[in-house]
Amino acid sequence: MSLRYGILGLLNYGSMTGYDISKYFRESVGYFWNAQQSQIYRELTALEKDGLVEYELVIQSDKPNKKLYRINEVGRENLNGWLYDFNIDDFFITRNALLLKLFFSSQIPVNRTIEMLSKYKERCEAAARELALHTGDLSDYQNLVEDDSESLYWKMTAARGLADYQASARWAGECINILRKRGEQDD
Amino acid sequence: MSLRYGILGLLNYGSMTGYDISKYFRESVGYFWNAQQSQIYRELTALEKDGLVEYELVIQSDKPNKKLYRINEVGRENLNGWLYDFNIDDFFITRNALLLKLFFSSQIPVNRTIEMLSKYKERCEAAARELALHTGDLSDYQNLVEDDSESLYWKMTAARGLADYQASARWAGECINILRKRGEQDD
DNA sequence: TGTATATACTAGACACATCATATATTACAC
DNA sequence: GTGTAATATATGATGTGTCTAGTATATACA
Repeated sequence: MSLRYGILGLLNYGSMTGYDISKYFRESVGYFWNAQQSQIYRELTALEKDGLVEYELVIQSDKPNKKLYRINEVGRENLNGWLYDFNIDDFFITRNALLLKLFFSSQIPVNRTIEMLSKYKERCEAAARELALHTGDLSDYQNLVEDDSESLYWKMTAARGLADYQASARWAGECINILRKRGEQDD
Repeated sequence: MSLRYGILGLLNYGSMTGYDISKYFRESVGYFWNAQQSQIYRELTALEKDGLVEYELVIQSDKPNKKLYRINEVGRENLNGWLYDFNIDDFFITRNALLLKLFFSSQIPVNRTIEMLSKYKERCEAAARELALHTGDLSDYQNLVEDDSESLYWKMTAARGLADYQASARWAGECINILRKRGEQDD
């Protein structure tokens, strides 16, 4: 049910169309959540049916008409309930497709795995650079404490994303080194 | 389709029952993949129907009878194909329920978020301790290069899990500090 | 004139994941 | 003898995610 609350949370910041929400998921929260367009439109329909959001049809002449969704009181209460309750176990449900593949990779040539890890490392570094442009680390305490609430929480999540990408790149580098040494040994 | 290959990969190490596989998912690869019992039995049935695995019914007198599954040649080829092919994009599909919640947490009292992060931090530290018992870091190159293949790949994934838990705990600690300062400020 | 890109929404089919529950046996503690 | 944990599997219902493709308009660019 997380997608539902992701959408409600965004709508709580301001009214949006399905298209806006979809863009937001891709561009702004992509490093910790993702959703397909079709999923978002479907969930918006469900949210409206359940009475947590309302929409206004906006007639446009230069672009296709759109449905501008806004959260209502019921939706806000629902969102707050979800924010307030938490189950630690939910935070440890992980899926890492790379690790799953790597775990079984003794079956294939070392060079192929090196190739995979190298491409992964590059992408992590690129993602880290990208995120670093828009945020920093959390060491500038004073500044952060004085930030408005929303940007503070945003920065905390971004810092996590950044740390993640950096750690991933570092780890991939170590794995590559080990695999290269092993490759030499095998020659 | 990752679960399918996770199961095939495990069966490639040795024959197992659904129950064994389920335990394995919980205990050994839990830090990067998880699956429900019902999911595993269903997938085993599908794998057998698709001709990638076979099973032998083992009659037991001390415990309920069981189906001992083993991978066959077709299954092995399938597994190798999956291992060999990779799509980097797949490795960047992430879902982090904690970050999603934190992102919107400006709506609820700071103390509640501190509570959530503290519990998260504790669990990360416990998980890190647990993983560290069974593995180490990747700095002991010489030893690693001489390891047999399977344990090397296993150690690389474990090192990633460990680094992840440690980084998560560190990050949670920083967030807690910032939120505490902000809490004081608000008094 | 053609092509690509951005905006904006809809819908069906299918694949995959999860939940809840059911069945059955043995071992062991209280 | 009653309860509980471990072993072992099965399945219906529901929830969530992905794929595909269709509809429509405007702008930019070559």
